[in-house]
Amino acid sequence: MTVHAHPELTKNQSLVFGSLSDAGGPLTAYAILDILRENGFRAPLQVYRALDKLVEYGLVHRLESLNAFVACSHKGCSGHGSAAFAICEKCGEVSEFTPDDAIQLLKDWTDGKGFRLSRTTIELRGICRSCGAET
Amino acid sequence: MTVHAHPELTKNQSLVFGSLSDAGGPLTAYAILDILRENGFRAPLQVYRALDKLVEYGLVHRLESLNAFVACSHKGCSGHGSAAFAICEKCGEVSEFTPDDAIQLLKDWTDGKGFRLSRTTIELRGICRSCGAET
DNA sequence: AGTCTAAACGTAACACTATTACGTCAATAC
DNA sequence: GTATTGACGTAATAGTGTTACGTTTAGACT
Repeated sequence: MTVHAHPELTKNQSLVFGSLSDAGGPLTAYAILDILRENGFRAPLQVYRALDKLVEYGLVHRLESLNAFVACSHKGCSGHGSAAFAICEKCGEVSEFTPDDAIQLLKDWTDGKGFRLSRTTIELRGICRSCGAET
Repeated sequence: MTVHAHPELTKNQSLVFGSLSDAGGPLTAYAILDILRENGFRAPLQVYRALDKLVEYGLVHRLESLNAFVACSHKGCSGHGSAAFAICEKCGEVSEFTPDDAIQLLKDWTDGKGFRLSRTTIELRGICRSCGAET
């Protein structure tokens, strides 16, 4: 498996991040656990602890509507605007993008309400181009 | 409990919708189940089936990031643009709003990708005005 | 009425997702 | 060298959601 080393990552964090990067798409915590059993993982908490840190570092995103996690699509990630996700309900493909303009409009609303925004979740469900093109 | 009758709702659906309306905020499916035990509810599926229909009717929204459900804030609901939610992480208050402009920008992106959008999830986490004002 | 069908319902068992609790280990700071 | 901190290992448990199977109810149609 590719290791995707990161200077600041511990061994477990690297393994979890590597499994997500290799998957090229979202995985549930338990799917990651199964993948990493051959690397000595035994319990969900090992995965969740690593995921907590990776999400904190911005290397991994959580997809709330799937209860799954995905590696950030920005190669040298670390520090960019909030992300949004288009999730194909047919093939499961997930496209990450960064709709700064839309997020600014949302922030305008929260500012007007005196709501201090800390995190945005934007997930779009639908059918991707290639699935929609099928007969 | 208020009954919030709705011509098209079955008894179970009315009970579930009533519990959510009375709560004035989000409830998990199991919280609803506990509330409705005194009305004869015995199993989670009774709640989930009713919720499925209520969400389909647009009377109830699912909050993905809370694994919870909330009654739509539009009194005579039924048929309006996609909703967004601002969730206070301190007091739990949820404000629903309808950011048509932001959603249009997201739709512009999906249209450009040939992604046929069917459902949007927008959930904003942060601290509401009254909680942020506290010492 | 009688019967057919579709939707909703009741119940039990199970599967999936996430956390709590408790103890250990290694690195660093004083 | 011991105190603190953060990561780790393991087990048990809590919380969320679904599958499977059978029954009931309400209309539609002879």
